[in-house]
Amino acid sequence: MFSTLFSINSRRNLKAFIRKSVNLLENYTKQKLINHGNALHCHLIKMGLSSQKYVAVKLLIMYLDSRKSFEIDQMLKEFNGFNLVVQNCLINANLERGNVTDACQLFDEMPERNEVSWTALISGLLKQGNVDKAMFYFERNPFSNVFSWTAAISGLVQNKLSFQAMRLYKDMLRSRVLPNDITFTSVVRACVDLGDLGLGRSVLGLVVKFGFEDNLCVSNSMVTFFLRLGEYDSAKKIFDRMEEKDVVSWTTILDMYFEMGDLREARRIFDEMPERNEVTWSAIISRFSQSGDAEEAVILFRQMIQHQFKPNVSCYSSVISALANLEALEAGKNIHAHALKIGMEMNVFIGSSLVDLYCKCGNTKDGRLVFDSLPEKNVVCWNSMVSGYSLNGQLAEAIELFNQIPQKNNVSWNSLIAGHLGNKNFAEAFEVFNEMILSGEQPNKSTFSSVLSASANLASLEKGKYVHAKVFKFRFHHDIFMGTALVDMYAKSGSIESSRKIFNRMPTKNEVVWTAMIQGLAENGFAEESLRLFEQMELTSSIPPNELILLSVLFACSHCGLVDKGLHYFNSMEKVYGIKPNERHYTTVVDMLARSGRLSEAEKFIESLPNEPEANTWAALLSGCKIYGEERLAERAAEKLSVAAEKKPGGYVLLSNIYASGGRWIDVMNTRNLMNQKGVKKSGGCSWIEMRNQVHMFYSQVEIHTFSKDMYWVLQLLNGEIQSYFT
DNA sequence: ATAGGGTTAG
Repeated sequence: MFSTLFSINSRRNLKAFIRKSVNLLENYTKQKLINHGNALHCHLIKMGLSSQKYVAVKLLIMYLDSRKSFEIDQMLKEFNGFNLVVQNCLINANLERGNVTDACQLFDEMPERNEVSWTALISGLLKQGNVDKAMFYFERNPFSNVFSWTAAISGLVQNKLSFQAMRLYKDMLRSRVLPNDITFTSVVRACVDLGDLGLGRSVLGLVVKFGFEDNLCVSNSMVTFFLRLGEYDSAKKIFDRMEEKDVVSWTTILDMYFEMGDLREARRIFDEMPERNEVTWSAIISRFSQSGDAEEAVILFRQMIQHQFKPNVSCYSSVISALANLEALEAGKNIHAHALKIGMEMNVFIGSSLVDLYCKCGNTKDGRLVFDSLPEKNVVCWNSMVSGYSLNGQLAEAIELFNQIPQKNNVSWNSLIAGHLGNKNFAEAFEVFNEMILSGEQPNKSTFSSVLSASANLASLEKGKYVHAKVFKFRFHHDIFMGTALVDMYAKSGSIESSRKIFNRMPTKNEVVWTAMIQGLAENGFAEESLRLFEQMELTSSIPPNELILLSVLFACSHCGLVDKGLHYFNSMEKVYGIKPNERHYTTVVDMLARSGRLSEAEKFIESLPNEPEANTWAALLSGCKIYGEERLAERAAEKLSVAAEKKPGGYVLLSNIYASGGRWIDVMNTRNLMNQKGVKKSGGCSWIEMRNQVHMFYSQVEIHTFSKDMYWVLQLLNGEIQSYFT
């Protein structure tokens, strides 16, 4: 099997043979093909090459890795000529397997040590995350060369100790050791992690001074530096000036356009770049998945496979995440099977996205199965499972799991808050938010958008104001999303002046803010102002009106009796704005006509509709008939309403309310009975007040409040007093 | 000894 290697007839061929053997041994070690390795070993012995230094070291590593103690002993006996190298090699092998104590003991017992021994030990310890021991040896290292300094600096950066890394870098310069290209790439990465623009610029100065500006790796890391600090122009400048560009440079610049939100330019670069590798594919797939285009991410994944690239861990996790967002369970299971096949299902990244996949598809049981099978869970795994339970309404499970998270982060809290929000437990969402603040966790924009939505739903001005103060305190008040959430919250809590103030102060306004403000005004009875704002939006911005804005406009017209104006807007919806009206628009138009007494017009309008209208539409007509005493039309509308009611559970409620307002109590009872028979659940009426920072809830028909008995007793007392006052 | 890509909340 090594026949191609046997034509050794010159010194040059011998060297090539040794190199090839070393490569083969490395591969056999990696793939655990010990039999192949053994065979090669035999051949090497026959050729008298088994004690050649490089070959012997690789053989030793292979036997160490497969724990063949007999062979190890045999080899160690042979190694008298280069003991030091073997010792270094043993130390390395121990460190790679995490045997820190053995490695250190071996090192301490060595009769002599060279530069490599020290550097190997220090960098190995840092790779194992044992910073203290590494620094202990670093301080005692008698050799002061670039390698050990660089090993220490890059090791610290890998352990996220960038500040210490920079301190070491300064010490290095002070002790007059010249940094090399690898030193600079590590140092630049430290600057990225520290987010210090000035520091990075000063490093760049030295890069130029020492003549490394044309080095590929150093330039690539500088591009990354400027990109991560948001200095896109500088990043682009360095990239454009680079004479030599490789896949890494192109992938970095590709990522920059995604970061800037310029998807088209990113796509153009991807299509036109001279070379791609699996990282490039991985980057574009994840970016498309993150920016909400899951379909494109999946298509790209398929293309990647077609181009014969082997997907790596990142790719798998990105594509699973994309499939989770598409709720594509079958395709996801397929990928799960692939991951199992190549033994990657235990990876935290893949595992987390698998948990997410099963939960997003409504299968929390399988999600939990994957979760439980993960041997090393990080906070993301926990968060995925918590939000998975939240998503499926299993809040008890979500809370229980949340409490078990060993090290929570703000996403953990956000997941639970969002869980309460999604299940309409607005007060609980608030409580969790308070706990979060008390625990010292930093809330972010997601936290606030959830909590502001919770206070909008509670319509609690007090709570809303409290959150607003926190938004201010954590300096998010200039953010457009926060502004929008605040405008909406104040509008829903009835403080339209505050909405107006925030809206007016926003320097840039997007579609959502305009929608929130126009809607807020319309729903709070400021119909004219709402219409004025709509007209202002049309004049001063390039934002096209959307469904919701037009609904608000119709609503406003209806409430200030501007029927013809409303009809005008309704008729322009499809023609001018290209928006197809939906059921709610129809209902608002009927409501508008009915309120102003144009009842026959309303009936004709309903007849002209493409589909049978929703129950609400008939209810709007019916209430108009009541105001204007149109008995016969009312009868027809009521009949239609009761037909429509059968289709939708909400219809019965509407019907019973209409009967109730007309005093037709027998019909009310009949409707209620019908609802019970059909098992229609009516969400109970609920009301609440806030007292001393506590919300007290009251439900119709059920006495849930702890003190309801006492309260009814007091009410009775008061009633008695009032009556005695009048008699 | 080094540069580019990854999972969760909204």
